[in-house]
Amino acid sequence: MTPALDNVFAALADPTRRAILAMLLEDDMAVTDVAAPFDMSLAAISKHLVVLSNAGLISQEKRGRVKWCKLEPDAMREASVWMQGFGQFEAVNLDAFERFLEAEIQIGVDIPSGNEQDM
Amino acid sequence: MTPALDNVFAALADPTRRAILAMLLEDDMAVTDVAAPFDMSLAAISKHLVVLSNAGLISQEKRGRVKWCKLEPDAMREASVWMQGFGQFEAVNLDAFERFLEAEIQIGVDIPSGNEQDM
DNA sequence: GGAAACGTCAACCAAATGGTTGAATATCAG
DNA sequence: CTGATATTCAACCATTTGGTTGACGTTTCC
Repeated sequence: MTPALDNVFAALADPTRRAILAMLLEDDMAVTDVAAPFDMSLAAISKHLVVLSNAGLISQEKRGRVKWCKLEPDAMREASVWMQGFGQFEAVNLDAFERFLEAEIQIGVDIPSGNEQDM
Repeated sequence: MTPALDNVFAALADPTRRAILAMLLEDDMAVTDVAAPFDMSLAAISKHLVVLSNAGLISQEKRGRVKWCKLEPDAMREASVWMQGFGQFEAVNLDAFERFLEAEIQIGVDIPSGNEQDM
């Protein structure tokens, strides 16, 4: 079971943790390197990483003495889906639809234009 | 300025508050009516509503002795945008696309099944 | 083997969170 | 005016959170 939305949102509520996620977006990182830019003890960062890990937002794998941190998109996607299911999202759905078309253009589906709602 | 992501995500981290948002999705509600389904004091719900309000997720307008609570999509959309900007989102686009199809079912396109992820 | 690097653990602390109860404040209805 | 309804306020409490420091266990390197 993926971790509860509680954990995901709680993990995302901290700016340090969001910054860490943004860093991991670029590449996997060792704990020490994650901690480097922050004005905070290594132990504190280690705790933040535990929180992110419990939320399923990252995974950690130890190789030798180095523990590598890796972004795990699924948890955040689940949170995003909860939001999507939320209603205000005509705009976002439309937007997602457009992104979908751009990203997957080669699928070649043809959307009959008569059914479109106004935008 | 819209409230910080900190506040939005923190507000979303509580299941009671998420349930309240889901209720407000259906319709605007008075505080007392929001509180009704919960096994919790009215004061507690009132506090939750303050949290949601500070996060910008709802607005409250007092008319007479009744304070009406209304969903405010912007804050959540901003959080969603933060997530979207995050990178992992081919998957979410797909999901949004499927939702789009469900909502607009009469389009009748055929989704290639190779892209599905298990949940 | 011994020292340095990597990371966590344990104890501690201050502040925030989520709940309670009871009193207080408005507003409406008769 | 009186009483009921709607909501918040204030004080309190237990738990969680986000940080610190110092000791500890591993792994690597010479």
